[in-house]
Amino acid sequence: MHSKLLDYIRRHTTLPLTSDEEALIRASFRPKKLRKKQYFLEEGNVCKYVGFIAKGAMRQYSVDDKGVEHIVQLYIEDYWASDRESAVMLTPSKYNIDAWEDTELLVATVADMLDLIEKVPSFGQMTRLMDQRSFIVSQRRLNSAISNTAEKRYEEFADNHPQFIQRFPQHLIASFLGITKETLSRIRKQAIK
Amino acid sequence: MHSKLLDYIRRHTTLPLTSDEEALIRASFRPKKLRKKQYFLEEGNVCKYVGFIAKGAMRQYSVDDKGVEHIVQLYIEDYWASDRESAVMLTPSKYNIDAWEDTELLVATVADMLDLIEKVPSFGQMTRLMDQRSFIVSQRRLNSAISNTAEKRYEEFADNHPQFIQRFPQHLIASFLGITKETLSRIRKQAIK
DNA sequence: CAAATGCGTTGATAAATATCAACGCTTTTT
DNA sequence: AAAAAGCGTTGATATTTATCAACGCATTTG
Repeated sequence: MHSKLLDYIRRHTTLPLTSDEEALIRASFRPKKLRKKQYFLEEGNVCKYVGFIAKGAMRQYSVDDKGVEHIVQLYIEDYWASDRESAVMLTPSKYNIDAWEDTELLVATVADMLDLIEKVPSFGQMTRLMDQRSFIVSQRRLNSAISNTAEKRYEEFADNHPQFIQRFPQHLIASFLGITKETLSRIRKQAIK
Repeated sequence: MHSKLLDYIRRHTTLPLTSDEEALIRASFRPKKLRKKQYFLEEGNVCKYVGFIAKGAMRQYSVDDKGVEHIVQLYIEDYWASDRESAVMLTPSKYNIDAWEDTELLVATVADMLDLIEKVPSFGQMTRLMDQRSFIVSQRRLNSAISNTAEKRYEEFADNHPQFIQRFPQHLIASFLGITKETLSRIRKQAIK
């Protein structure tokens, strides 16, 4: 199961990965299975783990005062699940992360991640790349959220992330886009014409 | 003028900064003055520079088909101005960055930044911290954009960023929040009561 | 197998926000 | 000093989106 992670790392670095380094990485990541609906992180806890998704699908969301869930992230294979804000700032998380499908993870503690970044150059390079990409994706989404109508946001999302459209039910996609499931249903109806 | 940058770096790293390293940094950053409204980056160009703001205020925005500007970032002293998406992906930028006030920058090429990250550990640590923070800020904003009403978004922003409220006119703040200037004006009127 | 839950849809209505136009005031430009 | 541009506000109205309630169908659960 670790091989998926090692492949992923090799694909995201220009530096070589020695077998010593490989061993370090294997030692830091523990396989973990989550059944659908099980939590990886619960609101109020400090996020101490980072999970690489080898198989499955997860979601990160907040719950407002009215009990409504707001999806902030959707994850599938090759994504990293964690609340970076909580992990970096060591503050209680405002989010929940749970499995949407039965999921296989490789889990490391935040402390082990920092250690690997220091000791394994290719790992450091890979995480830097990830940080940059996450930021870019986040900026794009933000720009879309403040600039576009609900319809355009959905179109853009469907064009750029067809995998998510297939994998998650519409009401989660709607929440992810910041609109209600009814509105998304109507937008899709329009779009067909 | 470089001293502001060096101070900033020291404040954001746990590692020491040797005088050799200091020299490297000084050599990479060129002072540059921008008068109000001058461009740092124009839409369609690949972003080749990163600017540290020693004094002044800037903004990053896209312009939609109707010619409406959408503010994606506001910058003041100690902020880094650049379009990361364009700089990392080497794609033409969708954004403009210009000076809102007369501004003093320390400018490095993206290539020099990469070089410094490699050669100066504290610089690498600092940029990693910046990447993480940008992502966190961006995630928070996104969460606010999809979860909150315009009123709450404004409140939250005003509470967390009073400096921006004082420094930029209301119509820019409105655009930054993804609402029209008229709506923001009405929200503020309500809030006073 | 029956019951319960999850999902998407539709209709009626309400609420939030945008649009368009106009105005007064200040600051900048000529 | 006059003209122009920038800024915030207000009113009237249109558009977008949310809310609430109900339904049918499929899937999961006991």
